Amino acid sequence: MTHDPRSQPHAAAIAQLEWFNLSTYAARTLVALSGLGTGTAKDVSEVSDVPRTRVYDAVDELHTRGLVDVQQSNPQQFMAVSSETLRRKFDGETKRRLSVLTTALNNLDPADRRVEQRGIWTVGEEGAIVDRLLEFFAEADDEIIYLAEDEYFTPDLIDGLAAADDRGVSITLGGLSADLLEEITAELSTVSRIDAARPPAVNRLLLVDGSRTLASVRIEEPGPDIETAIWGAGDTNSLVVILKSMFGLNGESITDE
Amino acid sequence: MTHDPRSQPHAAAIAQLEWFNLSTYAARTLVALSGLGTGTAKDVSEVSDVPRTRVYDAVDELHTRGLVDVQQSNPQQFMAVSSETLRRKFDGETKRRLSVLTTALNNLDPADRRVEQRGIWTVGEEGAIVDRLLEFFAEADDEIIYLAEDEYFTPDLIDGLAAADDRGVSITLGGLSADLLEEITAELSTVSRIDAARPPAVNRLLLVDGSRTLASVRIEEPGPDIETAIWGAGDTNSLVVILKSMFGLNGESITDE
DNA sequence: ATTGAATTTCACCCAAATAATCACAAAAAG
DNA sequence: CTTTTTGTGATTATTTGGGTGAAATTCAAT
Repeated sequence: MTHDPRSQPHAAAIAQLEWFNLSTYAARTLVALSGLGTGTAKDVSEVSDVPRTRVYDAVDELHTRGLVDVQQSNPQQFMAVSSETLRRKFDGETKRRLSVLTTALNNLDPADRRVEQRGIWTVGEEGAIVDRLLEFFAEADDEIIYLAEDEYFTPDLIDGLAAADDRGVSITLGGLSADLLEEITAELSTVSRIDAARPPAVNRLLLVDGSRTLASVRIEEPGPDIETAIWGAGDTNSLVVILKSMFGLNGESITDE
Repeated sequence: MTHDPRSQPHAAAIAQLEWFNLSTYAARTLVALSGLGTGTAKDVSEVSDVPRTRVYDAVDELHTRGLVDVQQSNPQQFMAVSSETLRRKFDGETKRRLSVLTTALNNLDPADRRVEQRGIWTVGEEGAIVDRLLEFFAEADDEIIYLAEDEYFTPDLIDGLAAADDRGVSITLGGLSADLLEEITAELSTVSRIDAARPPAVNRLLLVDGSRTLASVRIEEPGPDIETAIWGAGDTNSLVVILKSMFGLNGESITDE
């Protein structure tokens, strides 16, 4: 029981290394060497379940990426770099690739992402919903109305609200606890409270400048709940019109005509 | 010639996206959408060379990763997130994975990487050589002797030397131009000059505390030159002994016995 | 309603990559 | 000198993912 290849740290580390485009053999070999400090192909094979004859290929891959050193003896010994060095290496490569990516994209991205269509868009991942919310916050000119329960007021969102508040945008919140509202009010210059009836099934409800809106719900997928959102922009956008009426903001203008 | 799919920015962006574990279809689709701003499967297919019937798979992959929004109409429209959002997303994911990786590795890395063997190790990649040099710099207690031409005195190395200098390690340099030596001397408290004969084929030569050493050479591989290095540690390490004599540091103790 | 075109989904094929196994030469150990 | 261990290469199997085409659905227009 000196080394159990299938323990949590092992599996986690291997998964991450594979994400960084190492072959599974290379990933397992590197993890094994990290645990051993130093070892021969045989040693590595025993604790990593990598066929012994393939350890050499794996080490070669790692060697050319600068992740292991090799001792040219017989049998040859292998040694992994320190975890700090490993981190610096991957971090550096990621940074480089990210900057290449963004400059490349900007060099062909003259398309304006201004959206004033009558479409209704869906957002996939949970993080993407927050991103979209933040973009809407950042674009707000006049007013932001945001209804959600406490757990959906994450710090980054509150920061976004504060930034809008600084620009003179009026902030109206609802659906949250009195405690949290008070806490947020302390940071912003002017916050109004709204008691609009938010449909219970809806998590988040946003309306910006009366022309952009987003609503999210929890879907009971196979597996754990997934939050998905729809959004729309434009004065004539049907989703905008509907959600506006939900907010009770233009009940008059609707029932009026 | 409105859109040439095989231009430089395209290829660069696609390569990076694939590195972040997007399928080539997904990568090409995302780039196409970044250029289009908004588009249908047909539009994407035309500018990206992705089979039209496969755009849906690609978009699905991107949607679940929060990289495109989908308009549920017919034909459905797709829209990529902004390049800034994209960057933030990848950056965040990488950071998360890196921290998981390092904690996982540290949780199973009780092996001391103390190396006092009589092995001679080779280092693969050029960046790894600098890493190893910096580690040796950081471990130095008494003295560092480093011989190399000017181009091998990169800023990070000079920083490492300065850090050692602050700890009271005596620094001895050689093989560099008088100008550069003066420049470096200005930053460090005490720097000695050494005129040891460095074999012309060797471009770096390091000796730390008389017990750890590294030498690098340029190998004319198929393709451009590659710098490879060997290093050894320990008083009895054969490489250490040999390089010591090259430095002319212990000619006595060798010829003595 | 009915037809025809376009859109979307689905299922399948095929090739490249890679995991896995084996066979054999070279070297070390006894 | 024999036996075991180590390194290299070839070979096979499996998986992944790119590529293609056939159904099904939807939309638009008779």
